Amino acid sequence: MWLIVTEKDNTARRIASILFGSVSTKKINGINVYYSKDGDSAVVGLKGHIVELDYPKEYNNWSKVPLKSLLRARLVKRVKERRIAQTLEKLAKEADRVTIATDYDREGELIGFEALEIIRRVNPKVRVDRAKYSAITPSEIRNAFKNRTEVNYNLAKAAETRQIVDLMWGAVLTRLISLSSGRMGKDFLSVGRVQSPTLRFIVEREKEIREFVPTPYWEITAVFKNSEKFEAKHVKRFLKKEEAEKAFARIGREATVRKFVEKEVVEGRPIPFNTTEFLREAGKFMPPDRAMSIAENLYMNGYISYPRTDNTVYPKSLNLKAIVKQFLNSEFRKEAEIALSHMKPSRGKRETKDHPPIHPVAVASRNDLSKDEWRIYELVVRRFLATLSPEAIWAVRQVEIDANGEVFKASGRQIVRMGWREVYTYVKTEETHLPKLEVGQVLQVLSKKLHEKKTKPPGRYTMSSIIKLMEKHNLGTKSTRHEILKKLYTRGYVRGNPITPTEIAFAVIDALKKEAEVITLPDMTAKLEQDMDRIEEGRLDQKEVVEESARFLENVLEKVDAEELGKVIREGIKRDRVVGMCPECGKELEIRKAKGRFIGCTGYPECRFTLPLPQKGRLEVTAKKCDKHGMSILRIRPSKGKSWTFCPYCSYLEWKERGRQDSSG
DNA sequence: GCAAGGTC
Repeated sequence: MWLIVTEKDNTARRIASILFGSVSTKKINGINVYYSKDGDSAVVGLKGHIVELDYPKEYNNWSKVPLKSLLRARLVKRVKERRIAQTLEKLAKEADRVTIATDYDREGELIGFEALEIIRRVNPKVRVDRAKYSAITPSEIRNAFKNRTEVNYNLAKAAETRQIVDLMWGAVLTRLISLSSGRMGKDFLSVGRVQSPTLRFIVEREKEIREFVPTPYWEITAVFKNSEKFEAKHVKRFLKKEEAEKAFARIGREATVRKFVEKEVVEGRPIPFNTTEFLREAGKFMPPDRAMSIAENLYMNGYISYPRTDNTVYPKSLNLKAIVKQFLNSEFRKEAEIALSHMKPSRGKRETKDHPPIHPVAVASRNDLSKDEWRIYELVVRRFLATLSPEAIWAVRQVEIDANGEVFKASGRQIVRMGWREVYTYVKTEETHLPKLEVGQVLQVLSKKLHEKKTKPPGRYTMSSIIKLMEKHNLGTKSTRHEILKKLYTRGYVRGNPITPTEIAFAVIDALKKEAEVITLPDMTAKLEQDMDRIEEGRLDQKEVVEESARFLENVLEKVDAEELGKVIREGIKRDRVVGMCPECGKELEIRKAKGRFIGCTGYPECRFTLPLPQKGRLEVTAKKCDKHGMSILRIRPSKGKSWTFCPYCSYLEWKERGRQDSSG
């Protein structure tokens, strides 16, 4: 029998139908196996990695195992998907040849190799080869199976090296900071090649915000009139008040139009969705991990294409027109017609061959889906149709005005043709009006204003912008970025959106920068990529790479002052509980626990000031401060329902006030 | 109970 192994069930089914024509499906151990009619060939799908690299059980006890022993420990591959492994073994016994047909990339090669190790245990002599395809289309698949090659063991080795390096660094440093700070059990503090640089970006942005000193500047605006009134802005940003005032004084009753331009500007369509772009747009109404799991669901139920892709160019093989036409019989009829009127796809910069950009594959109606599913589905449909629709056209007017030597500028834009904007309703079409003017025309100056402004600190990252930044620095993959971000939340490193780091995050990043800075930098990923390329080329050995990591970490462990490290982090943890200053003694107030939780003074027992807290729901200290007393605004996240925020001091005062009114009335 | 990477 000929056994074909793919990366997942879905591709197994599709490949079987392309290769065999008619397929008979059997369940073995609850796993789908797709047989040819004669029963001589079978395709089975894995579930990505079905084995997991880990330390042997003896290393499980964090407090008893010396960290140094993690450096050169023998690692084990533990089967994660028991049933798939058993099915594979059963099929392997009957097989005389095996074709590995997992995804054609580094991880795919390792996933295939893992399956092969299981197969060879029960059938060591089986003939093995590899089919490489970059799209599941009949021609591509037939071609790949006609021109089969060898399994690329070096490539699998490279991926395995990544696993070892990630595990070793992650385990050693995670345990180091957790142990030294006493954060054990479910409260442990983690470190990793991808999560730590991501966290560092967030922490560093927060530092910029905290250290930001606003500088004042002045702007001048004026209202001009010919037949209509309009506002224009002085071209200069004044850094000195006197200069602004001088310029302001010079502006008289009249001004002259110096330049006037009227033109049409074409605004291109948005590019096809890859995972990052999709998550960014969904981010306007949903967190990325939720958007991803819904997309996953829509994909599994056949509504949209595979949601994990880097590709922003539709492949030729995709019949765009056929897909659009389906939507003529849906509530997107109007949008489909707009797309059909043009049918020229936009394209992004990145083109890969593995999966097409995310697009709808079937028409759904509102009733088929939950509310959130529909929102994601609608986003994918509208985006898809927009990428094929006509460009938008704006009529733009620009004017430059001379007011006694002071130069003002204004612009206006009016939409001429909506084009894709009518389809993709997630961007607002905002028009600004500017009257038609002529060069040399004299305008009345109706009014003028001097504005005092202040420079603002940079904004915090949002879930979408940090995922974009991770992509830019090559941190994580399209499949893992949203999960790693979620990890930062569950570890208590960050809160809210825009993302605010906690004090623990500051402490952990500071500690890591001191002890093992490489793990907080994207360079580590870049270096690992280089090493993996050389392993694939056969120019570098896995052992060398692993040993290099081991030696580095060994050095870290030798020179680290665990007590000092623990102190720094514990102080950070403590700072996270501080909510403000005690109105009675001026010492710090912090969240404390006795019978229940409450806010108490660090001057206790001398100062007995306390504030009550709600006892239910998760409690967070936000980055916002109350205007009245400077106390931190707190957030309660109930297990059900919406979260709410409050100032603990204001609420207490209000509550007391109400009590007084009730008793007096 | 550690990471990151596949997939669900």
